Amino acid sequence: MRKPCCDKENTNKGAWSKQEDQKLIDYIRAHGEGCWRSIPKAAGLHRCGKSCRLRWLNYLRPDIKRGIFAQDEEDLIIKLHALLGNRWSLIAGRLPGRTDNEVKNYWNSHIRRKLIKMGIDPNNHKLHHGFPRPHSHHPLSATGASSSESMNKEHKVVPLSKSCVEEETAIISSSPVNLDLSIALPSPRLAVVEDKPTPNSEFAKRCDMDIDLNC
DNA sequence: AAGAACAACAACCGCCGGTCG
DNA sequence: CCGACCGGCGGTTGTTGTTCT
Repeated sequence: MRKPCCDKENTNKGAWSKQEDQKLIDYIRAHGEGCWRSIPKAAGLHRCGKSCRLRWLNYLRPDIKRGIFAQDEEDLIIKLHALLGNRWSLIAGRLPGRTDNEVKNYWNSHIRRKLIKMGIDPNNHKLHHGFPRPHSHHPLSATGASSSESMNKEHKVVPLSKSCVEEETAIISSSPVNLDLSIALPSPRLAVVEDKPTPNSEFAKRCDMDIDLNC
């Protein structure tokens, strides 16, 4: 059996206080991001190492961009979600200063709702049957893609055809924001590319292959 | 003004894959 | 090879703030 990641008896939970934040910041400034498990003790924090890591990566890191998402960021999230599914860390990696948690929250609280309102299924980016087709409001139509045709039929089972991939790539390349999936290092966490069987995993695999090729 | 409902966001939980002894 | 450890990820929950009735 795996040991719990920390001693739950002596760890704080819930919102971080200013003092805790400061301790963590001070420690990481002085020693860098080392072994997360040992950081709480070394920094004098009664927190789980995972909690420290999350706090640092999502809120305390100096390069984090806070505040509302710009329209182009939102468009980009939608496009990348259509391509990659719920691979938030990959999506966040294309948005400098944004974290996976932030992107995920923004998707769930804003974009998802917005798409549903527009009659688009946020899971597969397809228009619902019987819903009046919006003309220029589909997030992908703005760049010229045909919504239902360029999307794979069902996120789960049908892999994108080559032409679909090319089409999506063309969409992305027209974006003003850097979408180059090669050598993705806006965030240090992108150095490792995962390959879980998620929606659009076939396409994601190709992205991963592209990364290899481009390296 | 008060309570209910909803929205937004921070944080936790459990699982997974990689690494190491 | 195997099991333990660790970091990372995505899903989910809990809390707080805002709007509505």
